[in-house]
Amino acid sequence: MASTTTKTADSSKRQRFAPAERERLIVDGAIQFFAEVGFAGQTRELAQRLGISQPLLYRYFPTKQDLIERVYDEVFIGRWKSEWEELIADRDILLRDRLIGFYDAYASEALTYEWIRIYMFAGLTGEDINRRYIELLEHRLLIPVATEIRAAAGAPDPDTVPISALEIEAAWNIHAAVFYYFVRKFIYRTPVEPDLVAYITDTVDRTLDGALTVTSESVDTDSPKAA
Amino acid sequence: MASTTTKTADSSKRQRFAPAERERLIVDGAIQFFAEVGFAGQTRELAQRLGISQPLLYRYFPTKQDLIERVYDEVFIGRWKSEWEELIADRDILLRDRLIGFYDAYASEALTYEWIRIYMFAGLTGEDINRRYIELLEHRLLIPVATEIRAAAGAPDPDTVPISALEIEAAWNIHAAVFYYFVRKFIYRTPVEPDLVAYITDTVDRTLDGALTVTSESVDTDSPKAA
DNA sequence: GCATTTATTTATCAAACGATAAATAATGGA
DNA sequence: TCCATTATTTATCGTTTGATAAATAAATGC
Repeated sequence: MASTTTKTADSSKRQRFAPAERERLIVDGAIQFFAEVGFAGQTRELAQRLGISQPLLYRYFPTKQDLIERVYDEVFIGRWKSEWEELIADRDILLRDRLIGFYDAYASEALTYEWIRIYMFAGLTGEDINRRYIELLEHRLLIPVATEIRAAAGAPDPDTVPISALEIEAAWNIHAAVFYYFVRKFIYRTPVEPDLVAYITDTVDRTLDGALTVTSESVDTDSPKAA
Repeated sequence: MASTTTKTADSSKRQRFAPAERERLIVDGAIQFFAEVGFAGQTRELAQRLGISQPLLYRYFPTKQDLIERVYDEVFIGRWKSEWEELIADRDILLRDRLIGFYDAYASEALTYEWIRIYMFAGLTGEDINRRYIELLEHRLLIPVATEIRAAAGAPDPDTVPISALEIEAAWNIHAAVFYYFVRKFIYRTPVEPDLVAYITDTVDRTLDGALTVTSESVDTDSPKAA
């Protein structure tokens, strides 16, 4: 009613923040925004959601691409906890329980709505973040998991017989099952088992079973099965 | 050198097709194009790849959205073969071999580069195609697979004890493992096991194992385990 | 061969969009 | 209380982009 010009959300007075604070607000808003609509989302719409003018974004980030890369950093860097690696390797705990514990933590701290969707958007647009993340995952999670499966199956140490591609695939299967749950939840938005802990418990039980079998059969040196 | 105007690819003479043929060319080109760059891809670039002018697209499709929906239809409708359902239910064949046979066919005929990427793009942009496809999948694949797992585990018929959510999740795990292989291949573009048949065989062996266990344990009526 | 039809192109519009420059107002210091 | 600083907004530019209208040329019928 008051005006026909392209207005942004200016409720009463102009709000003024310290640069660090404003930057935080912008980055957090950008994470949610791009996770929702993808990186083709418009800066004007992002600004509107933040309740600021569109040019203000350019005061903090020279280009849209710079903002996007900042979003990548925020979401993918620093969410990996090194304590998870310690948990995976802790043989005082039953392997099954270590995996359940890890995926509980990983799911709640890493595999959020924003994470899954930004990760998928990045993959589709050809960013190399995914490849870099997968490399991290292989070294810090999948190979350690395969190593522990070896130990649990009573098979030779990786120093003697190196971890095979097949064994890494078995570790991938566990991971894929958890990951796909969140793809269904946050990307397809299809109903999923509401009890996440129960889901992870069942999933680990199912997939670990097969991984142990495949490891014993492919690596075993002293109990060869039928030809 | 010859001209500075915005030219499309006009190699020598103007090529004239029958409407049906041209439409086919456009749709096929659009599938590849959108699979590659996403639905934010520009009509001008699509036209250039097709070697036609951009307005010609609008002769065949009133809006870009109409073209996109046509792409959905082409990719997702009609790729499901009812013979697959017959294969899954054929108890003359070992369940393991049925699953391997099905996923070999499904992977080569459905889970192509275009399929996976368009499916993911559609999911991220909030289309309901994914939900509809998942519904189809549950009724035509996952519930039948869960039923066959029941039979293979010697557990009661679904008519007596209905298929539980847990059992469907177990079928999902098999599916997720295959699906995730293609996500890694076509979305993350990370190296994957080159021998697809070997991969599917191993995957089915691993995941079916756990599914059988979970089914026996959760459904068994005459051999209750410890409390 | 000539005329009619129509598949296709050139030219162009209007809105959307990333980015910039100049104007404005909130804050802190003396 | 006034001034300098700067966070923020308004106004605007140049491209890009989906879409339309008019012009052109390849096929078809007689």
